[in-house]
Amino acid sequence: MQNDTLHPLFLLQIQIMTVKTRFAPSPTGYLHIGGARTALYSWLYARKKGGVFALRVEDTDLERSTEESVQAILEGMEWLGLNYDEGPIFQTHRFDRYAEVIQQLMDEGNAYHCYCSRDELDEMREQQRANKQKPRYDGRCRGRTEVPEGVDPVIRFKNPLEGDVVIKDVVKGDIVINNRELDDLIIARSDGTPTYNLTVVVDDIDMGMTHVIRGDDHINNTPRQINIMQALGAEIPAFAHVPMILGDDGKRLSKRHGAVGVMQYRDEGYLPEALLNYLIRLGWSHGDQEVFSREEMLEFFELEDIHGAASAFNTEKLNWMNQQYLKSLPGDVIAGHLQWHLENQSLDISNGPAINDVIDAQRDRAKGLVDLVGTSRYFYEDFESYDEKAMGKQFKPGVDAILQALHDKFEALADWNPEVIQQAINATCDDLELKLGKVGPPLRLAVAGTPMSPGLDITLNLVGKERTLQRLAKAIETIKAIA
RNA sequence: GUCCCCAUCGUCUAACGGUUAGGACAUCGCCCUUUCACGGCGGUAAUCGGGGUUCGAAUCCCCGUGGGGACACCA
Repeated sequence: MQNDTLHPLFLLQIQIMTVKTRFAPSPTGYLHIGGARTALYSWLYARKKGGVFALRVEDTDLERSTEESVQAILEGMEWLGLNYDEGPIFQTHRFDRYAEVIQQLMDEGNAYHCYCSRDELDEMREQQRANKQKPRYDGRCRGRTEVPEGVDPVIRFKNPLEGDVVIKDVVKGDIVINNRELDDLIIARSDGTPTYNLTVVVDDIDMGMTHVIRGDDHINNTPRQINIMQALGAEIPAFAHVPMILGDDGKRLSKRHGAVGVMQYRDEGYLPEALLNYLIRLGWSHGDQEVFSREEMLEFFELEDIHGAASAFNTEKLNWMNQQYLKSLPGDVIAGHLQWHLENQSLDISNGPAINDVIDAQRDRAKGLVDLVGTSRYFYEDFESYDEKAMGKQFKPGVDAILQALHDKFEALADWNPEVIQQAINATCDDLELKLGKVGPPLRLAVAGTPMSPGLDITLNLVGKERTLQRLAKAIETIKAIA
């Protein structure tokens, strides 16, 4: 935009105009990953501009909309931390208003009743397809004067017949569509309920949306909506059509690709911070930067930098991102996200080390939150059996003497902390004239039950002196039983 | 079929019309190491094809090809 060609008053208006965006899902399923990304982009843009972000539930399809879906969407938004200033607004609560606008369009000659039967329409489309044309309503009821008996008509918008509609899209650039490609779309069903393209327009106008950010599967609807907006004499908002997210295989994302619902990512152990970072970076970039704090997202995000092409979802990179956040997030934040998983996996942490200490010990090696809980059990609970493979390797005759030496050394300790534990282990090695490589692995297996754990000093410290001694005793017995 | 969108390593992407086409994930190799990890160093790997425009094209234009989307009394 060339500022020097604009009227000063208009420039003033731009500065005053508050940005307003919305996320407008239809409650016919969970909040999926693509929706989450457009929600994120809308949220970011509003927040960055000090504007308003609204949540609008597009539930005009009474058949397919469900209360469970509404709850799932709200839950997903909350988990991701995408808070909204307005809403949730339900379109089903605004039917009076839609009826008013439909009537206005009728009164002003911009809409008309259509009495065509479904069979008639099907036949028309079939013929058009046969003629290699795009199926579209031919406007046969536009000039109708006869009113058939016993037919509840739909109402159609009188779309302009000539000329171009230009979408000034922030992501894709200008998109020009000729009105001849469009047809007179239905704005009210025969039962009087309004349809999507009408309700979106009315709401976006009434709510004062300045930026419509949505999936690019809506590009085809946009020129129709612009025409309706123009018929109503409304300002046209800016549009940003965000590309789709594809599955790992480059095909359209679906259930067969695994997780599509946002809450499923929580269940699988992802941090919302990581998912958000992964999503912002999928189809948007700021130079070479990969990891963005919330502040950086707000500082750097621009709609213009959204990539125009669809992108494939890559779980491995998400895993990496999850690890980055696992390593760097404050312990309290991770502990907060961990609560759900502790309950879900029934791990009682009341009788063991502070969870933050366990997080610090495990955060570098955990794959995710599910894994973190799973591999931290031995800090809180005694285990029934040892890792089989490791046991065959470590619990050999004679090893019981090593463990016994360790046991005695530990037992004599007055203090119990990583330093003295490490000293005791080193001293035992010296006494037995063994390398740490001979002593460490069996000790680890005896205390943790698995060959994988943080450093021995850290691990034993967290397990506690009491439990360490008990577990050593048990391991010694186990080895003797084998021999 | 018609219309619309899109096109750089396997994947996500960077690159005022001038770079040895950069980074990240993954992958491969080496190092670190008491395990598992983390980490460090290095390697392999891309401008879909063909025409233009230009001194010079990944970049601009056209034509193909490929992928995606839309064509409902769904949203």
